[in-house]
Amino acid sequence: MIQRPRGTSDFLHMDNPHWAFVESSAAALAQLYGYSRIDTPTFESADLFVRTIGDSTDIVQKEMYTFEDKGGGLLTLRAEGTAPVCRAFLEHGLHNRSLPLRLYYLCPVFRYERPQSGRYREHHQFGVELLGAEGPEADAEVIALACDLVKKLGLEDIELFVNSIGDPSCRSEYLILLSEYYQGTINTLCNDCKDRFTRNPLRLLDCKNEHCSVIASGAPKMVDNLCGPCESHWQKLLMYLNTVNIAYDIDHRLVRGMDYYTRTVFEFKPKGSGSQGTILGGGRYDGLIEQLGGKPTPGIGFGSGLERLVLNLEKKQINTAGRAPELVVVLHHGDECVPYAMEVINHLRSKEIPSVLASSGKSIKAQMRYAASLQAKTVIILGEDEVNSRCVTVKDMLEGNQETIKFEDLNNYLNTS
RNA sequence: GUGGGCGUGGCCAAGUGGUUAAGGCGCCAGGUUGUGGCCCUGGAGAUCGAGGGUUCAAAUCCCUUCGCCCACCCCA
Repeated sequence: MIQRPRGTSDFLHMDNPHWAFVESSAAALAQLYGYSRIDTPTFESADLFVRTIGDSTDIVQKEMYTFEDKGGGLLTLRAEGTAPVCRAFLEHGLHNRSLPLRLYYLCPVFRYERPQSGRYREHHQFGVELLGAEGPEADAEVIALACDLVKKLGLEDIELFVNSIGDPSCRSEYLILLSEYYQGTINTLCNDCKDRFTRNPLRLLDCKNEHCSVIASGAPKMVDNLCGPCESHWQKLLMYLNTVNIAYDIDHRLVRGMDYYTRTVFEFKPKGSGSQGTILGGGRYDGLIEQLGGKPTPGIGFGSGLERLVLNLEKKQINTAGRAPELVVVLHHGDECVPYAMEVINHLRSKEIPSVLASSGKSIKAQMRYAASLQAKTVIILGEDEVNSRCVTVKDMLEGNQETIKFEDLNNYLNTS
């Protein structure tokens, strides 16, 4: 038997109401904040991701779904949400519209990893991007949106961590400091960190290895070494967060996985969750648009994993089930009643009443059971008598009573019951 | 990529060498001649993940393989 590829899922929405709830909540919230939806292609030029995410990152090193198409071009399944939006921004000349521009997306993201709880090869992200806004109030807006999402979903005990990783100029000075700090201890570090030391020293900070953690927590802090503009941006952001009553923890070791981030980075994690816990993460990326060939344009945004949000809803047993549509099921007695049944059901649908026709060849009893299994509130029964008199027998499944009325009186019955 | 756990009908699950592989849920049918939910009765559905080996005999022991889950790495 052919099975679905590892790390993918078949979403049976009838069995999991959380998904639709999360999607619609996210979209509604984005719209409330003035964001409009963008859908980018499922695959892009491999180059787009390689150049923006950074070739020393794990995503580029080993997690991308890259393939050659028949034209010989290298394509990659969307590995991340921000770069494609920025590419589209440039491709459609959106920088010529009035800025800032607010965009949101809901789309699948693909990474070749070993699946585990909260981690899949195909997962889905809700994300927002605020392009062309430089001030720290933009950072605060995006974080506030994220915060509202968590609240709207009813998730509790979610912590917000923030940090600043400066801009290229002050960061390069900081990295020198960091290297000096680590100089004497390199040999005691884990193998990954030895590698990080030469390839991407900033990543030394978020090593989870016990020994490395101790060393990392004593390292000089980026926020103590910001340049003037970055420092001012950082302080204002913290002030704005305070004024809108958003609680946060400063995490000096928060650095994030993509190379394009500048200044603000942030993550939302459930309390006590493991390393797969992050439900939302993002940051500022002021150099990204320029790097893609546009004129310097600041940007900030976040991505949030729908699967992880749903996982947390399930864990907390939060009930998100909306009211199921009240189905009307039309039963019929024998094939000769089918045409009339079809007439009735077409009428129901024309009145926007959700309805299904029970299958022919089954006893009324079986059709009744089927209706009950669909949790129909109303059942319409049609037999020879009803056909001949152009009547319908309407049964209230909750009360258990029924009456036979004229077909043309059906609207009134349904409106008043 | 590394480490651990697990694979028995659609789902849950007993069974740890010996005749036709329990049970529950669900499904189908009957008990009601045109009527559900409760109850009763009956039925369908499993080459015990796959392949090989040991044995008179394997779901059960051994090997291989595939798949799922969990953890590490990293990320949403």
